[in-house]
Amino acid sequence: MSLAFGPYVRERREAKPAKEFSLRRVAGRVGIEPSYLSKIERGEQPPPGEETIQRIARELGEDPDVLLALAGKVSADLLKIIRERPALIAELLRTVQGAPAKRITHAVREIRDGEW
Amino acid sequence: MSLAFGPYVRERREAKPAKEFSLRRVAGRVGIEPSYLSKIERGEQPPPGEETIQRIARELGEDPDVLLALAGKVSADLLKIIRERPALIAELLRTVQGAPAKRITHAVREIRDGEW
DNA sequence: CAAGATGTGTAGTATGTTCTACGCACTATA
DNA sequence: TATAGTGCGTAGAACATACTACACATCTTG
Repeated sequence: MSLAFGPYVRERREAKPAKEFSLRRVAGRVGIEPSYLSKIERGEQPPPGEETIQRIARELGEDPDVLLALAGKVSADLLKIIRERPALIAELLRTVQGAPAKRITHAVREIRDGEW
Repeated sequence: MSLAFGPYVRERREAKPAKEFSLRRVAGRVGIEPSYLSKIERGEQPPPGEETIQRIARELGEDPDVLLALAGKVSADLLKIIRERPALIAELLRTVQGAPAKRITHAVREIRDGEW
């Protein structure tokens, strides 16, 4: 797990202007200790909690869902959607597993356009 | 959280033949201590881990996804499906949120029938 | 009425998660 | 060449999760 979260964050951070995106500055804006961020980026420490990942994503302009996935997690709001209709959504997800992205995108459009 | 998991399990268990579904017997077959199951059913203790919930579901003939939802959890295999394509599936789930069940069921059929 | 079965109370443990605090050596800057 | 900034190392804390072990009073059954 977390095979890539840390290094990915590091790479994304270092791709930004060094001055404003030093490890210390980013840690400061995210609200965690620099040593903690350092360990996370090097994979010495497992990824942080969801809230912290969300703030990192915002700071680096990354997709929170993707970052959470790299951390082996799933956003709490998605979990809630599943828990509200477990049987139905579970079936949907298991059906969607392995289906080509095109078909899923199409289904999304259909569900959205059908309701208003 | 777990507003109903414990009491629900108790009710389901007590709806079964008492002899074979005493708290001790069920706990035994599930592989946990009776006192632990007792506390869980009375809501004194939060719901157990996913593995244990799965075994309880199997034992009582309940839908694991529903039981997990009552416990405030989501099955690990569903989480994996999301993590494999986070952006796409996240969009699907957020679109599906609030949509009528009929439309979702229809989408499921379409995705399944479209591929083979 | 003895023997076993029932549910429960109390106490404690092992492990994981999510961080903080502080100091150090190196490097770039002024 | 002081000064400030950089990333990293070490230590540990606070809290949550997921349980086990055992004893006890009551209740049923043979």
